[in-house]
Amino acid sequence: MSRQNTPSLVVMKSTLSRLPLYYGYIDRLQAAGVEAVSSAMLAQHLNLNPVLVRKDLAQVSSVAGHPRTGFEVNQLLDDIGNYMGYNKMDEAILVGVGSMGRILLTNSKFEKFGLNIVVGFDKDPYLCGIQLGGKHILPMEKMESLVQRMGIRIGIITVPDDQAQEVCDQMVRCGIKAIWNFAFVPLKVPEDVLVKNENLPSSLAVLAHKLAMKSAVPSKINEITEN
Amino acid sequence: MSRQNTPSLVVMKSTLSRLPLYYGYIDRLQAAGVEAVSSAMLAQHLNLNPVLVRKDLAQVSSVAGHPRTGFEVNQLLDDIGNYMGYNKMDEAILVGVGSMGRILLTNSKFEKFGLNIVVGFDKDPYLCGIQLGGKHILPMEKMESLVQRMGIRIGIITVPDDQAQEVCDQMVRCGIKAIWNFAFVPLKVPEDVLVKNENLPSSLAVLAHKLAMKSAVPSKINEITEN
DNA sequence: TTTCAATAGATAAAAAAGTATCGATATGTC
DNA sequence: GACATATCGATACTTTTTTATCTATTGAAA
Repeated sequence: MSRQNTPSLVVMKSTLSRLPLYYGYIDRLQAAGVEAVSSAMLAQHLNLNPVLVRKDLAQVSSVAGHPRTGFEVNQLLDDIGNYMGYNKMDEAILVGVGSMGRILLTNSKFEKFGLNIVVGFDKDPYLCGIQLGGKHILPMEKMESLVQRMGIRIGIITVPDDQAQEVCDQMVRCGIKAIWNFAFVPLKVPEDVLVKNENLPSSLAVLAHKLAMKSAVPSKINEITEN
Repeated sequence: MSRQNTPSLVVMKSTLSRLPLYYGYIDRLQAAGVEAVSSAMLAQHLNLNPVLVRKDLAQVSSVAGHPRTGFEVNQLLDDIGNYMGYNKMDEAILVGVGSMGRILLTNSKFEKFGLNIVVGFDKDPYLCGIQLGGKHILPMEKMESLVQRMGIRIGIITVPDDQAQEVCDQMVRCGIKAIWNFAFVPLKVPEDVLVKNENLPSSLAVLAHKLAMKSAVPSKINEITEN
């Protein structure tokens, strides 16, 4: 019974954050020549509940999984990729070519996940003109024209905390509609602009606290699966 | 009516990930000389629901907030800090002194959040012996004795993806009980070891997808507040 | 060919997280 | 000194997310 599933447009946020995990893992399976994968296997390797995995996959898979064998690796990888838009690149600019900025600029992994950081900006004149990871570094003044000319909608902020809001404002003025914020300050933006904060202290908090609890009350609190 | 609240031992994971945000913001208020803060103000600046903030604070605050004025900044900062253990440092080791590893080693911000990365390890002999951010870089062989001698329980993995599991295993053998994993691979660990995965593609996924939805269906999807 | 076990998918239940509402209370204002 | 109001804390409610259970199906093995 080959269901012709139409992937649902609306999907849980939590599902969304797991899809890249599936994608990454299945991609490695494909590279290893594996042809089929079951939700049970995915669940086991990613420390998730199998039912949860099935529900997630049901949302994005165009084809029903086969009892006894699971999902076809190539197909599933395509489906997730399509759903997430990993085939058509989102273009982004990055501001703040410090250590974090450099990581993002030079790590080609993000291209696999549909993000193409086309250029970096920095206020330091010594950085401007050079290239990193094949990407030009430009002075801040060039941001507006470039963003508008290329119709870029995603901005990445990797400047020090105390400059983040200023850069954010500038991005908004240029027409950026989604901001990935690596500074540890909340950003004030207009209604129609999205912000995603990347937040190491929050992550750390969960880990450290669970560890403390574990020492206090020996129980089976174990894997921390969310993001 | 000054309630003598005993902060609850068990707290929502989501609360836990917000506490550092409150802490960071309130810390800046304190530095600015502000003496009181209301949950409404916190909520507004951090893009959260005021009731949610109140509930979070009620869990950790030792003193009831005052109607009309809110919470006393110094007290609240202490309470959150105490609850999170930001006064007594957790010691950690880091393996993989690449770009990400260097950021963590040299960024003193983490000390404010109770994490003291005492030393870095790398298999590259040219890195061993140098210091970064005042922390020594040592060869992998020294890990076990150091971890055991200092009783360190937290390990940070910042090696390339394909070496992460190996490093993880090594950490587990040394007695590490909590792992903060910056590699984009799931780690296989024994029951009693915690893992927290840091996961940029997952974060990105949420942002990119919301942006895509926004273009498709103009609605008021806006701030993304979780982590 | 028959049986069996692993798997998917659907539905229901539970748990976690977030939101709305309401009475109480302290603080500033008149 | 009385009053209006911003704020808290508690309770109840809603939504989101996760987990459990059940049935059908299919490939593999006896």
